[in-house]
Amino acid sequence: MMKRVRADMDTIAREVGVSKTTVYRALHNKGRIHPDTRERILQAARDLGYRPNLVARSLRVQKTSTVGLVTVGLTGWFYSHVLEGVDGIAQTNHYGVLVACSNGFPDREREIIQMLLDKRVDGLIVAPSDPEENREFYEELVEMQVPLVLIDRYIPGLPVDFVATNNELGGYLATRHLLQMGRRRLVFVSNGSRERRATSVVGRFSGYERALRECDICQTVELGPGLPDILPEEEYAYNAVTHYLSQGGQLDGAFAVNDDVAYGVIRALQAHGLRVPEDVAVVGFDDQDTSRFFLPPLTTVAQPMREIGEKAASLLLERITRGKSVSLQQILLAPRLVVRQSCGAYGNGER
Amino acid sequence: MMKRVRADMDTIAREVGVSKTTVYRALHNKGRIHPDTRERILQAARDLGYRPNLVARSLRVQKTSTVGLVTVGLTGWFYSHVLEGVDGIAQTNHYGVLVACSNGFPDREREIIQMLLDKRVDGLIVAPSDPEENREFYEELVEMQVPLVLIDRYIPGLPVDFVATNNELGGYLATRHLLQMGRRRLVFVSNGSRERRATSVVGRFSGYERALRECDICQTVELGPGLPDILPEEEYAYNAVTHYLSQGGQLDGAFAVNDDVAYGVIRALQAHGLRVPEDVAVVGFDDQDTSRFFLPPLTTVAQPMREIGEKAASLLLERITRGKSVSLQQILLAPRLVVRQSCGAYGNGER
DNA sequence: ATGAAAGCGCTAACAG
DNA sequence: CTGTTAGCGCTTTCAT
Repeated sequence: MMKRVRADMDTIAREVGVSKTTVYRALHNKGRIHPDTRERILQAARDLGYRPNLVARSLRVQKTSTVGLVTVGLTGWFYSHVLEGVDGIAQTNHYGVLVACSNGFPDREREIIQMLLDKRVDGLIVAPSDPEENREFYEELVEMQVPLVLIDRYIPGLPVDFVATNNELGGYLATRHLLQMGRRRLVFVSNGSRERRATSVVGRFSGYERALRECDICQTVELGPGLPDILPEEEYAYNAVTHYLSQGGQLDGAFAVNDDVAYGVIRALQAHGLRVPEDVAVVGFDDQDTSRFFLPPLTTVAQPMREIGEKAASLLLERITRGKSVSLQQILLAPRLVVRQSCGAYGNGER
Repeated sequence: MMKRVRADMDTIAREVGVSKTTVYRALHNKGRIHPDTRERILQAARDLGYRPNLVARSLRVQKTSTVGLVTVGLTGWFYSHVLEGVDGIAQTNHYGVLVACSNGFPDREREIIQMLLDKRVDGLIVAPSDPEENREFYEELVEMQVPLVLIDRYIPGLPVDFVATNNELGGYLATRHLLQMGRRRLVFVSNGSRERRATSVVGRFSGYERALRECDICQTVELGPGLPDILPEEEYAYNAVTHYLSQGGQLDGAFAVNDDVAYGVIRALQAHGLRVPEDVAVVGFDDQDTSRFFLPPLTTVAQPMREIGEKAASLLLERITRGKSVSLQQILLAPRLVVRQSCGAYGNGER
């Protein structure tokens, strides 16, 4: 083992008896260089186990080939898939991905981003934990021209790249389907108050409202707000529905803001002796892996998660390399209604 | 906006009329420095919007305060939780986490690690895709004293830090429970052939065998091997069980290598008119979120995923700072049998 | 076709 | 208490 200590370009240069510049040229196959010297240098590099020091390079060229990804959490179905999408694009472009999660705390989010910026990431992909809390902070980032693309949730009015599912449309499709199945007393079941503010959730609710309006139903019912917030979403939803029923609340259909919430809704309904879908039809959002194995299999709205990650990453890289020359992009990808049995529709073939 | 271009220490020095070193001292509160100069410097730093350039610092101190995490995938229940654990520890220690996944390809895994090393991460946490394919590569890493901790799966015989669930024990607990419920014709349902080689899976199988041996049952049955491999695990398991049953195979209990596989097993069983747990008891592994809402609620083995991530990260940081002085650690965390209804046990209270 | 030299922004040893 | 100087390992301009 002679490569005890990592060799650098200088070592190679000395070894071969040329200058550092020549080594550089050989390694990068740039400029004119004698084939023989080139070969000798490459050979020496191999022998010495040379590996480029990317942080030195980064310092010199003022570019790290690294992007930052900050989300509100990583354990969920949605963000983990987004991450894989980002990772895929990053890898094929020889970028690294620095990941960190804010756990939904706006100040933590700022700290993380500051840290990533100090590490001189070339750009950022972030799912902001709150639409307002950090508004000034983000305004400053765009002001400073930091390449930035928001995903899933946005900061209203901020002129910044953004990619997400068309949540309004998703909410509309889900609700319209419920209406088409003849349901008329529909409720929207949301999640904890912090999450409730996210534009993704707000969008789903708007879609729900629009569908109802089309049927001349003006009264909307939302279950969730006001309840203690600290529980897992499933539990929270269970409580919200249980509470509603115990107050004598009526319903024949429910649109849950996501699949976890839908599970809780169904469980609460069943605990009260209501059958799904016979008595109450339920639609979720996300199409988590297990939703199709649920009993009843859950009708839900699928998001192109991986694609969101990929699009966000591609867009960011474009922004990094081409700067302001590429125009502002706010991309909404189409959701897809996946009809199963929890909504009372049978046998359309999709499992 | 006067901070068009990021100010560096030199700028501050010139601004205040001191040397760069003094600026350094003020910023880091090191050495003796006049309170007034200190204040003036700090003020200037604030005014100029100074932010340290961590890549310059990294180059100088030969330390990036960044670790690499490479897994076989990020979308699964297990790894996403591990990642959150790693992220947590990293954040509190002001480390960054560069994440990348190999998607189970050994050569991709090597490339990723090489890239991370070139970026000069201070250490690596990796879930190796295969126990043998990259053996030499990993041997070289330990030889070169790269701080490294393996998680979930290991390379047999490699003297390297490691943290995982005690999978053998998990398999044993699951199987013993099945036996205690009076089942005697047990099968082990594994997953695709690539995954099947992983030491985590091998461990679970050993545990299954040990429990059977204790009951003087020597014949073990494994479902899965030989089938086409490209499907999602749930589907794969469905096929494996269906195939077995169609051949006249008998069983009254099944230990599935993970929860997704268990879902497939149950679905296949039910499709053949067998009831779970009355006719066949089923135990899974992982305790995914949705397993408790399954019908029947799935008995399974829970892993301390987040803790694995945290332990791995702590261990790595220790290794990074203290080097060889801390002795080799191979940590196996205890799994926990979560008894629900798919195994035929009722009402022990755990949901 | 090759080399010398400067410098990215920071830290740290050594002087004063 | 403060300043000078020398790099970390690479890229790049300008000479030769």
